[in-house]
Amino acid sequence: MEEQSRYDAKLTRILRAAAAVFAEKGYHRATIRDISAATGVSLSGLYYYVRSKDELLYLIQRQCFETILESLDSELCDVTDPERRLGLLIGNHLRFFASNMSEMKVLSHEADALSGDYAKEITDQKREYSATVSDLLGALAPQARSVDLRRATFSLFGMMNWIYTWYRPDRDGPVNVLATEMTHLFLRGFAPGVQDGGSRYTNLR
Amino acid sequence: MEEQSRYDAKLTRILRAAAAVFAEKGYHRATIRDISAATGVSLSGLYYYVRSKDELLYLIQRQCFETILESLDSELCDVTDPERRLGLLIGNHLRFFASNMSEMKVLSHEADALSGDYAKEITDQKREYSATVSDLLGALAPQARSVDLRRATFSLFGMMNWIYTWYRPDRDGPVNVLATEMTHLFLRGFAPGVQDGGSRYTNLR
DNA sequence: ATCAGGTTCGAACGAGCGTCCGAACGGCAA
DNA sequence: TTGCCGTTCGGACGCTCGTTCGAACCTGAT
Repeated sequence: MEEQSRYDAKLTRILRAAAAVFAEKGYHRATIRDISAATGVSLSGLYYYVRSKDELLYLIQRQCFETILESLDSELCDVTDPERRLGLLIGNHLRFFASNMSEMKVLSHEADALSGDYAKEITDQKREYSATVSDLLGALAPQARSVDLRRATFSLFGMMNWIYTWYRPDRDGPVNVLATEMTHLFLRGFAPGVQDGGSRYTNLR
Repeated sequence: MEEQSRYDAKLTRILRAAAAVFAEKGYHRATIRDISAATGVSLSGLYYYVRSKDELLYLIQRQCFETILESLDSELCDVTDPERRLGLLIGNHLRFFASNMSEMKVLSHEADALSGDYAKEITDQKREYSATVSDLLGALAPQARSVDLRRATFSLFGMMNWIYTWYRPDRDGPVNVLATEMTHLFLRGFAPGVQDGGSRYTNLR
């Protein structure tokens, strides 16, 4: 069990509410007063938990990345087949995205909002994640040049991250279906006539 | 030839500089004073050409959409094969994107920044563009359900629009190569072992 | 030279922002 | 009860923002 002090619990609550506010209004248009209203904590009371508005954004993005990378490791560690690994990665990314829409929208959309040491740290995590995907695609296509891998890697990230602009589970179907379809799209293409003769990958954990 | 008055020319110049500023700092963090500095026009002088900061963003996005939709029509009008049509659409989108990075980054990234009538008009153009893509994919896969088409449509937009976060021609190759690779990725998938037996589509105009 | 009208600008206004400070609160050990 | 310390908050400060206003400028026609 995670032991969490009263302090940690309230900080977590603040971060969640702040993510929702940032997601709705955008980081720069959102105000500390908005977050104060959303949490019920007074304006100056927030500064007991957080040094600045920047740190608030940093903590949201940091925890987001930590969780998703940790979850990814635990999914991939005992799978070797490259297609299965890609399927699991896409599933992991999209499931986490859909379960934490606000946080992931903030992570995707406010990437440039941070600066200084905060930005450096988040950028490093992003580079690590990108390298993981690139390596995975490299295992899938050993003859591909690195520039091809780069283009494919970010095409995949584009497909996945863009969902914050359009995806709503009630209208667009459950996440696992989305993950399956996106994996199929990325691996086999938008091939309508071709029925799948048994897929070698799964997005489910 | 386009006849352009002194007034129109200066407005165009302002819009271009404003797009660059918005692209670099983000709409809400950018200030009218930044745009004043970038154009050399005084702070209050800008208001002779533009009613408000909102209108500035609106004019940038509007002209962007108009150009891209007009250019698309002229490319697709005499082509019927669905795969060729998709190739041309992707090529048109990416070429325009790369040639007008600032404007297209603003269009992609600041979609929620507008409100009221401005937002409504831009949203309508966006819906029209999405419907075009969705119809095109429907022609490519007549048996697909509308929810599948929607997922595929926005997956494609995600791939294309995300490039503002990573693509640089000097490092990642010319746009036409990017367009070819993305079209192939979308239609056939990341199929490394399979050599292409003569593609039926082209991204070139 | 004079005038009119399109264009430009310096200076200011009111509002809203992130942040800080000092006092007050509350529960627990002595 | 007293005193301490982690926690909370009202109120304010200094700054920057978008926008406005009236005067000055420039140019071409009379």
